[in-house]
Amino acid sequence: MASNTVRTRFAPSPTGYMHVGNLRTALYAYLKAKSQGGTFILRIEDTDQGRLVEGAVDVIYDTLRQTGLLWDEGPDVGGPVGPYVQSERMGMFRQYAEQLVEQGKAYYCFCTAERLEQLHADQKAAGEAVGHYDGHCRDLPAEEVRRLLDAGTPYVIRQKMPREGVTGFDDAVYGHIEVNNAELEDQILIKTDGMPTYNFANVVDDHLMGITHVIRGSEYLSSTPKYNLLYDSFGWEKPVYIHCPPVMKDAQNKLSKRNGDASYQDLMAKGYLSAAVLNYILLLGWSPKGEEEIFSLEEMVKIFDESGISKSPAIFDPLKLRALNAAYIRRLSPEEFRKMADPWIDQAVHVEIDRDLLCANLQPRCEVLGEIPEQLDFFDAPLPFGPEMYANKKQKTTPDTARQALSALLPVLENLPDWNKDAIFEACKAKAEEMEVKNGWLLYPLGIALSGKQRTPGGGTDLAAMMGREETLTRLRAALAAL
RNA sequence: GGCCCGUUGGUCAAGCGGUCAAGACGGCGGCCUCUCACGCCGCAAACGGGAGUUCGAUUCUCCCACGGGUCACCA
Repeated sequence: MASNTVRTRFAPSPTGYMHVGNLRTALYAYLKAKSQGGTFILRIEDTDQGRLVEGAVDVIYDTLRQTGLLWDEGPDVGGPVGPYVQSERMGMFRQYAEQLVEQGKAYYCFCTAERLEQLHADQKAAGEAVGHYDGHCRDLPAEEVRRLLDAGTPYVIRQKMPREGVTGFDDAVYGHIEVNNAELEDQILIKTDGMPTYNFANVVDDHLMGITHVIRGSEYLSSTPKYNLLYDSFGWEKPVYIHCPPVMKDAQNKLSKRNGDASYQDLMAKGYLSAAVLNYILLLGWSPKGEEEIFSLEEMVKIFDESGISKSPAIFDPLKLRALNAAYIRRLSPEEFRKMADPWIDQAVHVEIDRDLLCANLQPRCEVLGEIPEQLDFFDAPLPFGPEMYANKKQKTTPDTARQALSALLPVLENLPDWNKDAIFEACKAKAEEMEVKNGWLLYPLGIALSGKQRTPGGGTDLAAMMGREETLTRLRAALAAL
């Protein structure tokens, strides 16, 4: 049973940020493992020294931790098949390549860069497709190979691809895929510097780490036959492949940092909720069986099934993300919301107000935490405004009616014994009934008088309750004087 | 260009030979209401094109168009 346990891995290269497509791959790999009671492994592919970015590994750790995609084995927590950082595994590949050479499945190639360039130039001149290595060293006599090796000639080790036939495999998402072996190049396994190429290291690492399900982007679809030929050459059991369609910015372009597209970090900085982002990403290219679409990570684990993964590219829709984020915010308990909103409120409000009441009004009014400050710009100091702001046809108010309304309201508020939301509203409502006017006619001007804005997080009486008696009366009198 | 993959409303998508072709976001309209929101109700909106197979195609086959991917001593 233990030998059948699902093992998946997320193998990012530390580029300094985590884009949405990457995170989705991590999510699916995590869900696949967890839904089967399996193991989720983190492997850092840092062999591209030229692209090393300071702190990039921490971005990966932080993102995964924040989203709850905790790994069972990885660089920091260790595990039975380490090391989990690829640069620390570099020494173990040559022997595997040499084993292949002995079996006749790979060969030493001594072709120089110049010859390869010339080859490509010739192919181009002949109008042929450029690219494929011509197999010049494929069948070099053993003694010739020996001689060159002894002479210290630089070389690479190339995989000997079959020249005929087809290689096929079954992808869990895309179904059966076949390619003609003639399309396959004798790809390099070990580079001149003795290091393995990504493709080779990947296969060996995945096997050594016992990966049973490889979950990755569809860009690897066409190179998968090469991987499988390698597995077959070694006599290793092939993993199940689950290729995912790309996440697009629009119909033509993939989401990418290059285009300045949103990364997980960017979204967090804007005030999106981690759980909402993860939930949105889940739905980007995967669909649940039922109608429900809001899921916690625990629920995702229960319902995830790779058969729900779509084959076609999905365009990242910021609007849908927003809506989902808003739904998450609304589901927060008042305490949770207060905790998350406080830092954002601090950015705009430096005076004492009733924050619990504010939050009660704010919670249904923000879709992203980042838009909180702009809604609260009138608390620290009154915003200047002209009398025309009072005009509203729906409320049937004008600067003139506003003066009447505010004049009527002032004594009511001045003489109110208890200063709280309900007391204020009831008193105002009673006044409206007494005057035989609509609540809106009387109270719409109040909100404007207190804030200087037509749209505020809460009605006039709510703002009054938040600001307190003194500030309310001060602003009300000032507004009246200005009319 | 060769090869591989894809194509249902604006977007995410369900569908897996017979449906009035789900649902969500967005849009529009209404209700509620001390603003704006939330919430609730309703409306508009789709099978890329052409041949087949079949009693019957969104579903199966082929061709075309469009889109994406891939063809490195990068990962």
